[in-house]
Amino acid sequence: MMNIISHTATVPISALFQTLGVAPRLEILLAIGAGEACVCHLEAALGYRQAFISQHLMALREANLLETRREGRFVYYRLADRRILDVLAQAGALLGQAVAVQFSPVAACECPNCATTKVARLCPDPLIGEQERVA
Amino acid sequence: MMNIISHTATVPISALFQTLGVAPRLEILLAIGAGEACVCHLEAALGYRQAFISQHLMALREANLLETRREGRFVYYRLADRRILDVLAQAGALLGQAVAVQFSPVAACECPNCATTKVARLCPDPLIGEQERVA
DNA sequence: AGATTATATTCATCATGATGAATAGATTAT
DNA sequence: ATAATCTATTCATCATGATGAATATAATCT
Repeated sequence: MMNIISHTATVPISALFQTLGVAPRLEILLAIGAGEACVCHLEAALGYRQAFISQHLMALREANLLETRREGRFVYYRLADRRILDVLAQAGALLGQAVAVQFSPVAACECPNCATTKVARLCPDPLIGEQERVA
Repeated sequence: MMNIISHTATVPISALFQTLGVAPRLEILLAIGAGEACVCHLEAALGYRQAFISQHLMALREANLLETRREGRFVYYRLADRRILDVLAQAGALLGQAVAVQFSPVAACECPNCATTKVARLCPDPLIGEQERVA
């Protein structure tokens, strides 16, 4: 008997969830947010090793969640589809947990993206005003 | 430096995704949908072994996604929060995949829930008209 | 009480995948 | 060309958890 809730229909969705089932990957997605981030930026912002970040970026890319753009030595990652943020927000809401999405320049990162916006660091708490979105 | 995107904030969300990263569990959640289902129903509807179903039900329960109600020999499972269906729907939408939620009586299931609605089986394809929700 | 049915749990196995370490590749600067 | 920097990949290890098999518990029925 055929069922609309087929196994094959749920497999790709479960695969997506499986990819999202690793905390550092969520941190990466949220750190990228609506913007763009290079590996070195994520490294500085999240405090993980370079290879560690790269490995998870690869996993997210293979899940078609990220796209890349190379600019010189830097590789910039951005969300392939921002609706992934809605998925995260909804999951967070279910747990009564707000999910903050943001891109914030990091002092330790020397990439052009951070360099141009680095003035913001002069503020006492630069993160406060920059929160783009809470769901 | 403190970051709004903290590791501890993403851990519970990733744990939720990890729980959802198994296809049969999604099948179970969708089979329950807005209704209620006993193990024997899921067994018949999805075609898995009893212990298999039970094990995944336990995982979903430990993730606080399901609640139970006992009625005689039968234990009925229902969603603890229907917003989980929105999470599934959004994930499905991201993949261009419609997610159908439904509870349909199954001939092979003798539980009261199925017995009372079993008349519907007389239709050539009882599943068609019963699709409750597509997102 | 014993039998039957529905569900839960335990245990062992096995595959998967996350992580760390080391290294390779790619690009720019000197 | 060499060095320096940024990123990717490979390899080995290890822990986790999904599954199957078997059994235990719970409730009802005769």
